[in-house]
Amino acid sequence: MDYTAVRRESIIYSAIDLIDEQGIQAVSTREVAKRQGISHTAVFQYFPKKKDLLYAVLEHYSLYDDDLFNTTKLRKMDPREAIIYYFDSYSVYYENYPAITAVAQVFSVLKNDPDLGDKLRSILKNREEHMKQMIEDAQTAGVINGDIDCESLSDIVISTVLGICHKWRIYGYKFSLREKTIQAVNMLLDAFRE
Amino acid sequence: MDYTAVRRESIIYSAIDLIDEQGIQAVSTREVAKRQGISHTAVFQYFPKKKDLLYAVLEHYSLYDDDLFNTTKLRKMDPREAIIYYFDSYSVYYENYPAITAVAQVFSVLKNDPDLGDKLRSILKNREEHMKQMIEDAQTAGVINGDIDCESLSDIVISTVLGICHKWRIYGYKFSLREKTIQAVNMLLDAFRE
Amino acid sequence: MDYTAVRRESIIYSAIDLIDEQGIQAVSTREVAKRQGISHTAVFQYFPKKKDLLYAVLEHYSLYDDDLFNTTKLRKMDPREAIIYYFDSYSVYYENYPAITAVAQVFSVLKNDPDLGDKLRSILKNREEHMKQMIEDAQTAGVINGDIDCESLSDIVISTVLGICHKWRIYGYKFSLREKTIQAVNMLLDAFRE
Amino acid sequence: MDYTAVRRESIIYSAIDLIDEQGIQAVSTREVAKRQGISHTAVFQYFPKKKDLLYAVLEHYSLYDDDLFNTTKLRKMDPREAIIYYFDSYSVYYENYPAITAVAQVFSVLKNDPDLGDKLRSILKNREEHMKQMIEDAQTAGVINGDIDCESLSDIVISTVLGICHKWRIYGYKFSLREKTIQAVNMLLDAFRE
DNA sequence: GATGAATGAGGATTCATTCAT
DNA sequence: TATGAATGAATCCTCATTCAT
Repeated sequence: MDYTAVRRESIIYSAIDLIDEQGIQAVSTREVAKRQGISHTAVFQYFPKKKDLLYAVLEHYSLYDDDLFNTTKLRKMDPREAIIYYFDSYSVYYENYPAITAVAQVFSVLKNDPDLGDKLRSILKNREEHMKQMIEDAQTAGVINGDIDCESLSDIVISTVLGICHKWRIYGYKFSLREKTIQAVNMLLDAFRE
Repeated sequence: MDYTAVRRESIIYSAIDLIDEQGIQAVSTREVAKRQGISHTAVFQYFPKKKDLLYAVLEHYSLYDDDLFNTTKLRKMDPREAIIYYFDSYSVYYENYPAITAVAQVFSVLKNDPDLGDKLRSILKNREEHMKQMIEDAQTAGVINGDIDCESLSDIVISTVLGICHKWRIYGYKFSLREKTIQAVNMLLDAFRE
Repeated sequence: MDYTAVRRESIIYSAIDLIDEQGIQAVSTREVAKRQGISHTAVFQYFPKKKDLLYAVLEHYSLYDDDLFNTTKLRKMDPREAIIYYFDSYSVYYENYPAITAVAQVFSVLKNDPDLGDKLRSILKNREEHMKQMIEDAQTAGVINGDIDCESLSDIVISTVLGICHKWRIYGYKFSLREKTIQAVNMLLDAFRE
Repeated sequence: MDYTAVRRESIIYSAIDLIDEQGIQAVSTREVAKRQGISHTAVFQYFPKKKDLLYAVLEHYSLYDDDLFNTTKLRKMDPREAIIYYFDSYSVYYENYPAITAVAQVFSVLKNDPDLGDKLRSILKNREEHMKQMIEDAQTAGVINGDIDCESLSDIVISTVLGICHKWRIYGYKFSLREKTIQAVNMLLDAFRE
């Protein structure tokens, strides 16, 4: 990765850290630049518009979405294992990089911009598709009750996992996100099994 | 209600509408004033600081929280009925006043302010307490599995309902919030029953 | 004195207190009204323009100037006694009402307004005339060196007394204004005697 | 001196000119910028807070204080000559740059700010120390009466010189500040000599 | 005589963005 | 490629003042 690409990514990290620590409204080119130790106009060399930076943050946020889902496919995991693997991977990632979880909370602000809003809706749609497919696979395999509406269950699981993540942030990372997430997902999978 | 109180409340509604339509970052004294047809400095007569307006918005948002919960107590509803009643009431309220649901999405921005953050956390805490108590009652009454950790289930239910509400907004209120909410809550109550 | 006059004077006192405590820039109709326990628009009933209030403050500040000087004349005091009496009277007045001394420090701000500036210059001029005449009397009586330029000495005495008053304020009224003033004036009278 | 430093200093001069012409309350970023021919936001590039600009004005005002005093020490002037030299230097400086004398009159406004108040008090304290030491030296050398309280005499001299400067401003610079100052100081030194 | 509503001017400050270097 | 200067729009907020009641 060349210098430019490295700096670009580094700026994205600074932006995410800022969102994490002080919220979206604290993300200004000046503040980002200060953290990078560069002049605030230099940021525009990498992101001509501020929106471009925010777009890049969203892309970074969803970086592993497809890979993770495909891994469960490629490794031919059994459906329940796949679901657990999926959330476990995310939990581990988040525990190692808690700041990234702040991005999810900022959707409501970004969604008002046409471009960012589109990007954002596509991320959510994509995740929902993954989830629905994993649930359908589990239903086909008979480990989840086939009568259940898969979209409803998908909503429940995704909302629950997101809700736990929010709580984790609110309480200052004082519990194990991974444990609590897996416990909740297992609770749900048990409750909705055949 | 005297003129001042009416205007005050009217400003709060304008602020909420703005949050709904364009997001928190669009809530400026000027924009609020424009909607009220008054000069932007007049807003300060009712809310000396912008923060006061936002605080009032949060109070407005949680206006019925305690009443609703207490109603279920006073009417001595059976526990499952109480839970359904609770969410049904909210769904009806939200369907009649969709803009108010935007407030929930604004937490991530307001939480960085000390005063607003406190208010906000107290709202969330209060709702969680209500939910936990309703679940405990249901467990005592034997309509929810007593082995279930009531906080975990509370997290699941609250997250799910909030998630549905988010989705409702994202998809432009194209489905019935009330139906989907009640369906999901019933799904969960069925899944976690004794 | 009727109600209106009483209130008027009371407002002047509040204005002076404000100048004393927080400086001229803190004198706003709102702040004055708050101290009076009246609505901020009521102030305009007594002082149609803010400038009128400030003018009244200046008048209040120089209220006793002529009386005091004339007293020394009427009582036919001897010249040195007259000078001491003059400053002693002021010192006692100031010690009993320290806030009033703040007005002197605010001249630099008020002098930029045409009307207030005129009032202010006339106050200073008047005091200087008094001082010069008292010195001349003392020179005629042979208790001050007749060769001394009476305006120069007047400048010295007035400046010194004002300077002591400033210092008194800066150091939080920790020394006796009266003692220090009289001591300094005596020092000067001794030094410049025949 | 680079562009930035030049502009910075130039802004300070504009601020002082404004204080001189219209008083402290006329010093706004907009007015300063107008005089500089730049946009009012550009001022913040040089002084992030308005307070920083005012602080710089105070520093500018006291720029030569120490140098001047030290010069009298280094040149081993005799004590009376030193005092005259000290005030003569200031008088010449002020006559060449009358606007700077406006700063002295602004103390009453700035003193209410914690930071500026501290700076300001330190300037006054420093000048008083210089004066006292010069008087003590003169007493040791026997050119001022040793029985005189040096602080009292210092107050008298400083107040007198300041008072003359005020008068000079009020009367539109119509007399020679230098002459009048030196005359008054000589008068005092003569009156209080051994 | 007093109040409460409203206003317009102005003030400090932040920010994204542009441009010349 | 990076910097520093500059800008204009927007933000919150204060203030003196007016007017209808």
